[in-house]
Amino acid sequence: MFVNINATPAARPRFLGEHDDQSRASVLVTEFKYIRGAEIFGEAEPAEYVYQVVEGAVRSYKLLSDGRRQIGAFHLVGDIFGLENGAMHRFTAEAIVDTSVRLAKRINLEHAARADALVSRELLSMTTSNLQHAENHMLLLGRKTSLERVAAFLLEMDGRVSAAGVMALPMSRRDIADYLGLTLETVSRALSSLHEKGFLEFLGQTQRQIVLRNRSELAKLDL
Amino acid sequence: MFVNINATPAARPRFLGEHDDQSRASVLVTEFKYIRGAEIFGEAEPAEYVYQVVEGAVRSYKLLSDGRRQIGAFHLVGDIFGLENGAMHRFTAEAIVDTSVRLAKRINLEHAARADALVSRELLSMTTSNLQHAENHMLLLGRKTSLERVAAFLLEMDGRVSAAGVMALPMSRRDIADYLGLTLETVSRALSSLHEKGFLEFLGQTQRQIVLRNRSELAKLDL
DNA sequence: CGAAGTATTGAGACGTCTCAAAATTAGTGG
DNA sequence: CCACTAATTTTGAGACGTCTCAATACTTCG
Repeated sequence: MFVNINATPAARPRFLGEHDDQSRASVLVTEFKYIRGAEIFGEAEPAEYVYQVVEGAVRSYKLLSDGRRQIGAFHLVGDIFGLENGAMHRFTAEAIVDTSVRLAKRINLEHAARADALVSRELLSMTTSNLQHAENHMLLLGRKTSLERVAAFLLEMDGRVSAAGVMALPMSRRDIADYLGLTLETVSRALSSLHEKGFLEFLGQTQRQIVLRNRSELAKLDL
Repeated sequence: MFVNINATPAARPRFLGEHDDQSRASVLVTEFKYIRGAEIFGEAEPAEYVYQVVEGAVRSYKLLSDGRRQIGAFHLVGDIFGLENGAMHRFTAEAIVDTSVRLAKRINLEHAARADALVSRELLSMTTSNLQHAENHMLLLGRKTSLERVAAFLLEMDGRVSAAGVMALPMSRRDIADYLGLTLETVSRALSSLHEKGFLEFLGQTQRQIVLRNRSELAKLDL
């Protein structure tokens, strides 16, 4: 489970509290791997670590007692997650595919923030962008139709996982559904409908590689 | 519009950056009044001030182009709102009833945070509790039934506006609906249903004063 | 190649929305 | 304070969008 890949420092994204200024004391960072489906941390568990996706993808979700699930966010390469102000995690986090993460002890990060106003501001800035995402997602969940939700999802993911115009989605229809507050069947129907209307193509023999056509028209569906 | 009520310092809630230690430099705070329905700030406007409700109630919302509205939060007496990390407001804020607010210049607050790690931590803590509220609200909007949503709303408000067991709601059924991602008719039907089932009583000749009965049973509806 | 997992599609059920009317409450001016 | 009007809330009936259940097709992986 434990790995020590020290990728070329230039290539890897900056972690919280890391600075180009190498003289500054940095928080200790190690690396772990999780296989597809593995739980990284559970809701209401003590928040001991903060994580960053090096490779793979992660879903963060809450459950109701009867199993209904709401995914609050997907974490892709470079994303930091598991950052809590309180002592406990407020989501369960699972690897969607085989995933490697870097992790830092929360305590160390807090010390770094206490010592360094810049780290402290980074922390606030990260929390704020999480908040901003949640605010936009409330609008989607409360007021958008299934087609609008799926269009918004595609546009969000297009900006995050697309390379050379091809979007390779790591998550299943069920994951998408639980992110958008729909059922997997409704997501599938919406994708078929967008395909019929020429907004997207499925690539090769998979349903998870998608090319968006006419992005500006698609954006009109994301009111 | 402008008022200078200096309530007894002991009675009024602490504002961001204010400390009991009076020797510490505090951010300048003034007071304003808004009549029922007045806009306090608009979405995408520059965020010049941060606000705290002294009396009244405020709704923060986003709109879609065709008028669909999602209220992200209600701000009641003591609540701080309009706090942004970026330069712009991400919601429109309106007075639900005649409302007076205290306000501080964002710039000053930022200076205070730079100078004082305690203020900085307060800022992070406030942002985190906003995030936590949004996270819980995503679960409600994405996965709960209308009855569960209304039950959750009543429990939330019970903890915030109840005095002597009586909850005096400042907001209309439409506001509640736009908060819960429902229509006002569905909210009304859910309240009637909860009334029939004995979970609540309407007080006097108004539909906005409510007494909750059997809170623990009601909590079971809020899965 | 077979088996398990995932995605699509169809048909009908169900919950919430829409439209409409009536009842109730709040607001306004005399 | 009353009378009138406007706004809000409740309730009903039918429409509509999404969900549920089921069957089939497709993809992945051993």
